[in-house]
Amino acid sequence: MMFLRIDPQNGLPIFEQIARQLKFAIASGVLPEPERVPSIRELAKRAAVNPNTVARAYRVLQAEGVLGTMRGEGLFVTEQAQAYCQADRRRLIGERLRQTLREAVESGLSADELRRLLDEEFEAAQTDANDSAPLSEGETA
Amino acid sequence: MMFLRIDPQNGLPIFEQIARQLKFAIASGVLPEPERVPSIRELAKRAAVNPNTVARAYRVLQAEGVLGTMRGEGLFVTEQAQAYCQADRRRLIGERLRQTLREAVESGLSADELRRLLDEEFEAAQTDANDSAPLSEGETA
DNA sequence: CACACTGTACTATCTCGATAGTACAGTAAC
DNA sequence: GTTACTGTACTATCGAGATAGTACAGTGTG
Repeated sequence: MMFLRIDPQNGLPIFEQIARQLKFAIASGVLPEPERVPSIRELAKRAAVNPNTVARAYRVLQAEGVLGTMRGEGLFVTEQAQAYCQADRRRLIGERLRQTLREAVESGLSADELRRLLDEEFEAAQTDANDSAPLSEGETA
Repeated sequence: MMFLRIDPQNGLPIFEQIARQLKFAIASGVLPEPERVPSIRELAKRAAVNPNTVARAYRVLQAEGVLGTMRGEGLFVTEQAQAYCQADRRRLIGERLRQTLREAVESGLSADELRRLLDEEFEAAQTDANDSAPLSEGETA
């Protein structure tokens, strides 16, 4: 459990992709509350990424109160984490959708064509996700 | 005519935002075929961006065959430009939609909640665009 | 001719994200 | 105590995007 899909040319910095996906996992309940999170070096190895990059992502999550630390032991998911992550997920995904749709509309595509594209990609995304979901089978809240 | 909406922290590099939006404008017919395109220095001033950045965007568009050059005179929209830009617009917007929807689905949001978000933002984007469209009133093809 | 505009081609500098490598402090298990 | 893990904190380097500034070649107009 706990897979990350890192795309170096995604626009988003890698450390942010890590932070986002971790929050999404927590929101979905894939990482329950008292659980320890993969160690920096461990996750860095699995994601084929520099440990400093993972450390930075974890630092961000600490600042948000999603992760807590116990010196020498590791990082763990805090008590309020899930509620916060669910709200944040809605916000982050919403922002992204807005930005994308705004560009689509402003590009001058006709409403028809945009709607057609949207339906195509929506279905594709739904079926794709079942084949290769990065967060095992997380239920939504 | 010919407004650009540059967002420095959009993930996308500025020169790419310029190239995209120019192609969208050409696709929509806002920049007809034989027309000269704003000069590098002129567009740089209006977009509050470095001339080198605009030059790079134009270089990209030349490489794609969208713009042609006449030494000393300026850059102009080529003959095949509109057809190409329409196809490219569909491709670019499609890719972006796919990427966004994929992330949304993988984030673990329920289908219901995603659909709700989608409808909200879709409507918002439609109405927003009428207030402040960057490409004057371009008709779609 | 000179002047003002075009694109084009440089060099230098800055920021930011990412990488590599090292070092140190705390905890747990043996 | 030793060993093997944890997080944390550095320094140094690289690359990409952006900026600033300069220079040069071609065109059109006065």
